[in-house]
Amino acid sequence: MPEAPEVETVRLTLDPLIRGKALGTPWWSFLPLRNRVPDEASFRFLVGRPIRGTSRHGKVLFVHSETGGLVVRLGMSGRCLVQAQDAPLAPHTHLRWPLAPGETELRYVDPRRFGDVRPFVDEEDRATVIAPLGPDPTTLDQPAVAQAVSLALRRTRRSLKAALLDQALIAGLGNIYVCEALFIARLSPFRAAKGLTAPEATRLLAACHQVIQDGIARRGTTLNDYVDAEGRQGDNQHHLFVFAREGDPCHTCGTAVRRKTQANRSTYYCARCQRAR
DNA sequence: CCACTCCTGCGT
DNA sequence: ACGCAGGAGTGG
Repeated sequence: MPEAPEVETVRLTLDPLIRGKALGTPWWSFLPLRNRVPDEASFRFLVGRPIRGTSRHGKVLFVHSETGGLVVRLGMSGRCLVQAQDAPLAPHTHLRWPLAPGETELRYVDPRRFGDVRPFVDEEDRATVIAPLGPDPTTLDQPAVAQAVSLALRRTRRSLKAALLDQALIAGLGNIYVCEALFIARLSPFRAAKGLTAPEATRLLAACHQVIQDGIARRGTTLNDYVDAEGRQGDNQHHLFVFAREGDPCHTCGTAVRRKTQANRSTYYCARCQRAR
């Protein structure tokens, strides 16, 4: 579900609802998340401490306490919600943190359990989460960042699609926004990254920046069940060029959008606007 | 580079 | 019943 624009929208809506509130004792479902639900003791140092704010890198959301905080990865189907403590529980609610003062709580809901919530103890710990990740796509408007990514991109033997999905190269793009960026840059998803010219790479990274910024401005893409921290849907699904539009006419040339399986995932593209060479 | 895995739910 | 789903990791 969530790529950088969805996670950023969750963060923007979550922040004012939790900032300054104290985390209560967590309740959890005991079902394993991606890395097992941590034992209660690992969360205990956060209990009673106020939340200072939130941050994000790529698809990873951080909730900051006085020292340390929470690392939240939404996986495919994770939701981070703030709701009244007496509001009905959605199926697959795995974590609940009462927030004081007030009657609300922070809830983590994740049917597929590909996501993860765990504590980080200090900035050094948090840095280990970010270290393996490339720059956030919102920073691609800085020439030095774009230049560094461009060089790395043109060094890999993989397809453009696979390269852009690699969080070590750029952190935050997923299947939707990669397909969209490649369409905007008029580049084939199947082309080898290595074969890109410098101007093509520049064009592509500008497109990546654009789709992410537009996605944030439109509060994310709700195809099935993505919602922000207040339960509101996004808007960007009405502005997609190719993703989930198999058989529909390309907005540029009218050719039917195609879907092909690439590395076990769907790639949507316009075969006319995005020539392989 | 691909295939396959973790899970549940939904549309055909 | 089957294929597919916005992620990420592993192993061949």
